[in-house]
Amino acid sequence: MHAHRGRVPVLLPYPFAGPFDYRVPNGMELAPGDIVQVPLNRREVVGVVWDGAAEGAVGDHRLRSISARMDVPPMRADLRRLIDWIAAYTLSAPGDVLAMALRVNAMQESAPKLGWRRAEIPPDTTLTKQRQAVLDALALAEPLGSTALAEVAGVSAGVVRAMADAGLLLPADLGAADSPRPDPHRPGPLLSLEQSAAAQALRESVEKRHFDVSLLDGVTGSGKTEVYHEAIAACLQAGRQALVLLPEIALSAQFLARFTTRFGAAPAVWHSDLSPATRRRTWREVATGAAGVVVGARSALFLPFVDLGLIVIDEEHETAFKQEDGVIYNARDMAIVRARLCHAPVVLASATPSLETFYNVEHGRYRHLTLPSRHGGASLPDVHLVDLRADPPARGELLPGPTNAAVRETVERGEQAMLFLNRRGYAPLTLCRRCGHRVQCPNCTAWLVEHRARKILTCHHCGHAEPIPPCCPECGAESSLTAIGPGVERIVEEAGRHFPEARILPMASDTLSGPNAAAEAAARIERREVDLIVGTQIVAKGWHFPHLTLVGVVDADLGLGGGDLRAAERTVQLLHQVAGRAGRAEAPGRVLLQSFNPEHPVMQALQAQDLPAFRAREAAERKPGHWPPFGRLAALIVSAEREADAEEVAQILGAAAPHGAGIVVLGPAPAPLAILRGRHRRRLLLKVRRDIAVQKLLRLWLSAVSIPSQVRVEIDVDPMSFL
DNA sequence: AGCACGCCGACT
DNA sequence: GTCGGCGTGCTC
Repeated sequence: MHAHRGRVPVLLPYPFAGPFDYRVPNGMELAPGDIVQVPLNRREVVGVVWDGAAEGAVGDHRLRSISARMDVPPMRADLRRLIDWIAAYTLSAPGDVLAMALRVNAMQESAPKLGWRRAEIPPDTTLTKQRQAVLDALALAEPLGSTALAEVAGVSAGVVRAMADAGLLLPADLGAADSPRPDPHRPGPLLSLEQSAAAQALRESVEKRHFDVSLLDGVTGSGKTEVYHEAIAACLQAGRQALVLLPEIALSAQFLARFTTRFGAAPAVWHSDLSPATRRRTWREVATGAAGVVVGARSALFLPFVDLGLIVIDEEHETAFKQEDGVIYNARDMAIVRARLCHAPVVLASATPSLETFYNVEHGRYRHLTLPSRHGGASLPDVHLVDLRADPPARGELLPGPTNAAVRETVERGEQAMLFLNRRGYAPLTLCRRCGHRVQCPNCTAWLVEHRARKILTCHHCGHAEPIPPCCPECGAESSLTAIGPGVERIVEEAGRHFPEARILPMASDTLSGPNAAAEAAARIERREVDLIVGTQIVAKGWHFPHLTLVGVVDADLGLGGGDLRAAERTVQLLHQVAGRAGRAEAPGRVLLQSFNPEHPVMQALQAQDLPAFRAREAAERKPGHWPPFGRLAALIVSAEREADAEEVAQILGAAAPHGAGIVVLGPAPAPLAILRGRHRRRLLLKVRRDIAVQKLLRLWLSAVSIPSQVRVEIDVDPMSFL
């Protein structure tokens, strides 16, 4: 079977061009996919026996022997093929892709972990809502570890600890017992006619057990989750596993609650900051098939499913699916590849699908399932444009009269309001009134953003932070530094002045650290302990707050500057999503978009809630120049510590650029973020007709240029960010 | 990615 | 006279 007897290729999780050959010791039986320990230089590392014959590039005398075959489930063929596929598509080293699949430190055994179960509760005990939530969570799944319990119940870890101290919880061995399985036979909720039709179509796809892609295109609040729950039920009934990918794991709290209500047990959760013990346990449960459903962020794509029968990609259009460092890949697109390799159907769910996905619908590659109306009789919100030229806010403020009045009315009616500004911190720019100095990041081409609550200036690109200086660092003038431009903290401050009686909850990714904090915030909103939510991106996505009836967008124009290819599309998606938080139950919703340019097609599309018209317009603009989705893009980012080094390599690459019919190379040009983390950056952009594969061109191009070690060239196939 | 080797500045 | 900085190069 092997071309060279006793020799196998082993892929190692390092940036080598391909697998290394190793000698198989006498008596050791190995097959592709086996996880092995091998010597590399003077250490022992973990690798995976790869497919095909050993290459034989290294002579027998230099060959080293495999140390051991590890006692863990082997990596299956579909995952090995996915790794090869991603490496080839992104032009990454296969070992770097493998590293993502092995990052789960599943190789060591873990000590038995302690969890909690319910104790006898004395009959006269009064329980707080939080404590009741903990007991309710255990009623669904018992025992649970402290973190999992807090997460499922949507309470802080302190609540669990206090309950244990009070004897309301008893320790229980989590041991090797598998988590309870979701029950696909529980009856689901009553679905609308539209929902039932879509659910039926998805059930049939799952039962056919082959690859296809369905776009579940439903307006905000139309009940897409309930529909794909039915697909998950069908998948579990068929004895296969399901994967749900979410763009941000902060969204998992509400997903978990709804899933647990539907299926009687929580899904396995996967993201990058699980504890090592939870990681190993979940990895093992996925690899043994004990876990039926996994909900996770991008990296869940690399889990060792035994029999994956369905992949759901929720909020399909989200750019958060794109990994921007290390191996640069789009988890949405790679999930579709994995589904094809597993003969499983895919559901892409979104209220604002991407142009890429619509392109595939129009070319018959994806099926289009639509949910055109809101669930449970709720109607879509009314969208009003607030012309900031006609209704300017008071000097130094950001909220004009109409917005203030609307917030006041809403809160006085006992309903909830939300103000949205997609900019973290207090102000994006700090300027000296005396000398005009602007406080800049020492490592990046970017202004430092003031975070007044934390009393720091910080760079949103590299994380650099410094205390707010008492005087101008340039001219030394005292108290001359002024905060310029809007940030979400400033809205919180302003709203506090205007509505002193309102209970205000700020929600931003830096104030809500992790899914627990997000879950707690969501729980407070649901319990109506909050009147006004002030937030960034994080409030836009997927939440279901039944009492929220007003959404105000402070700066609707914000995303339109910069001339990014997808600026208009992204703005429409983001603002439509935020708008969709309003009026999801009986009370009708209202949305105010504050804009200096209400005539802009983006604002008009949002007001009319006519997404098809917007997409048609956007497509007409992109098509003639072969911009995506009508063509393909790949970006080369050249970076070096010395500007001259970056410039030189960029020039050489520019001179060696491929040419031909349907091929255009733009650049080299300094990147908009000309310096990032202390490295000077140049960009080149390769744009080709859709029928031309970009990888072959890139390989040819790069092989013609030798790149010195101090210069790095990153390749971003299908770029989403142009910084 | 590690982890060596390798060639130039401040220390017991 | 050595310890140690991190530049470059190799690992089947």
